[in-house]
Amino acid sequence: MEKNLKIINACDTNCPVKKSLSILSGKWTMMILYQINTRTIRYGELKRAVVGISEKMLIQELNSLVEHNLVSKKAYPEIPPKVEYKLTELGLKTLPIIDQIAAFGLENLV
Amino acid sequence: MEKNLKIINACDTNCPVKKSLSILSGKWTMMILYQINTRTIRYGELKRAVVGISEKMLIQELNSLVEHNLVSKKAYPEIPPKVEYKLTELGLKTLPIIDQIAAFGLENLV
DNA sequence: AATATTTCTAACTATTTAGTAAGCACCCAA
DNA sequence: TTGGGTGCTTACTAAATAGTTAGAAATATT
Repeated sequence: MEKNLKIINACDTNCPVKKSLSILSGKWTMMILYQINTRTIRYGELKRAVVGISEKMLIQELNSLVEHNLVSKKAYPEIPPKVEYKLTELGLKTLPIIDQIAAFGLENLV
Repeated sequence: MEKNLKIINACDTNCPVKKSLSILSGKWTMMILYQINTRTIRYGELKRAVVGISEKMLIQELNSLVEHNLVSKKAYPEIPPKVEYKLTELGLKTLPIIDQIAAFGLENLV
């Protein structure tokens, strides 16, 4: 499966790493994906889970993730508002990345 | 191995994802690791491989990676200078992350 | 004597990204 | 009538990140 990633080409505009990072980079993006993970989660819960993020950033990131089709959003017409987020099929495919990043942090960083 | 990463805690200062990203985030960092990969590579080669990066950024990133012990540097006392970089043992442990990111890009992004 | 080579530094500027603070909408409960 | 809970927006400011330009150092080659 991950056999011949050793055949390396220069990182130009078609570099798969560059393309992935164009969507996944940013201070909060991967932490949000990590927190959503396999669950369905409300905006408020997520805000509490991602400690330190501002509402502006969280909304901004979520909008961007929805735009990129990594996250889906379901708003219930209730008062007070209730909005749920979860990973799309594509979003779920980022979890192996996140898992590796988490594992690296756990095993190697203080 | 990656069994119970489902037990999720809030992302505070001890979040492994956050800790990893503090080292690995940035526009060029992972692309540089991807390019170095398992080889020993000179500064100039690397510069050609990471298309679009400026010398300042490349040096800055390499210094930071050396500081974080992901990359080792060997300078030969020659003129013109010759400097080789390669991943350390710790740096090699980031390759599974990079591989996942590359795979995601290849399989899912245009 | 002038020029090219290779790695790296420094000063300065521009751009991108993130943080702060205030407020809106809606309905319910006190 | 006031205030609370929830999700979100806007305007403004600050900080982090990246780009540009110029140049140094020592030798080989022209």
